[in-house]
Amino acid sequence: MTKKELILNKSLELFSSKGFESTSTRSIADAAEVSEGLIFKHFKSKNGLLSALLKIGASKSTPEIQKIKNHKEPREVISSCIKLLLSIKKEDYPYWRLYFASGFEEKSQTIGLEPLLKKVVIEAFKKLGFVKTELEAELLLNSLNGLMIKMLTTKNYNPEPQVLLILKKYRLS
Amino acid sequence: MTKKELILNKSLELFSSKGFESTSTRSIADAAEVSEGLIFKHFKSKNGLLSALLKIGASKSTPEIQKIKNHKEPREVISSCIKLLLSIKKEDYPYWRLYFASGFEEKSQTIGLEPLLKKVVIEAFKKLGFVKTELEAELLLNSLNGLMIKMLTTKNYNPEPQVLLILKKYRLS
DNA sequence: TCATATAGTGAGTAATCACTTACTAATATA
DNA sequence: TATATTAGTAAGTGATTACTCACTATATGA
Repeated sequence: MTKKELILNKSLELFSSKGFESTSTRSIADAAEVSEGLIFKHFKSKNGLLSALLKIGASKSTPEIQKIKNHKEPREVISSCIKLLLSIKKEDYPYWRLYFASGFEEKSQTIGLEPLLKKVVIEAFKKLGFVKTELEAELLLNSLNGLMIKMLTTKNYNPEPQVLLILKKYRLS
Repeated sequence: MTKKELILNKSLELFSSKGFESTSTRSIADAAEVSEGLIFKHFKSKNGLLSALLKIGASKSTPEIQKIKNHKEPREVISSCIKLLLSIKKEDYPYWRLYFASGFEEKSQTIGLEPLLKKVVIEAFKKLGFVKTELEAELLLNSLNGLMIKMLTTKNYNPEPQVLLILKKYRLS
């Protein structure tokens, strides 16, 4: 593992557990056993490091999102959106925590899964003949966001029962 | 308004909008037009100030929660839990933002509305003859948490359509 | 009236913050 | 081999941090 990767790994861990603001570049350097200056050589600023982490995380989730968009059947689209929560690996939780936390800072209009899935979910509900498609999409994504936050913040939480229950509510199981 | 109240008001505003860690006691003192020392006279520490704010906020929501618990009819309990989101005043949003944000820091096992409503919701689902009551309660509260976060972070968001839709899903309207 | 407590301030404190600089070591490329 | 770029560090920088201290003004109560 290169020193750059060490910085990325340790900072993700620290940002995700203690929060961005409460993590000092000094503590990152200590954890990664690297000089503090190297952080700024590679990432220019503390915010630059955060951006790099979010970018890496986003690129990890992109293929899974793309698979959802490729489904022809609207029922499969909804179903795979819900099952998406099961496909998230434990090792990627820190990234998702960071992603959700950064969406909690004011400005952001959309939050959590909404910017990733809203369009495709609306389309699916439309094909299924739902009336208020936007409202229905929002309800589903709010619910999934709530479950996401629960599983990201609770130790040893198993989201499967909730996922199965949601699938049942939408008659997809 | 006393200077103590000024500190409480301005710090709630700042903590809720910029976050606890990114708000300095210096900036609070400036906003409240008060000496920085006075903050520590009244609240001992920055964390003490945060605790005071959360306590005040909790005391504001207690009567509304109590009303829910007093309902005899289980359908009314569920219904009033959902409608709780409509009863939250705009002026109290900053407190709720603070409350939800503080629940996002690691340790906390339960999050958002769960510690406030879980027991009473489980009880209501039990009376209604639901089978997996704990699972059903968790689903509802996760969904409400998702909606809460959406309404707390989105400017000029009207939660009423979502609340009505959820009521409809549970056949309570 | 006098003592005591509380409200309030302004000028500090040491520690920590993100970031820079001047430098060396290693590596790639022509 | 010579040159240039990159990786890496140690020791700083000024600014900001939460918090303290010595002090004054005001109010309260015996």
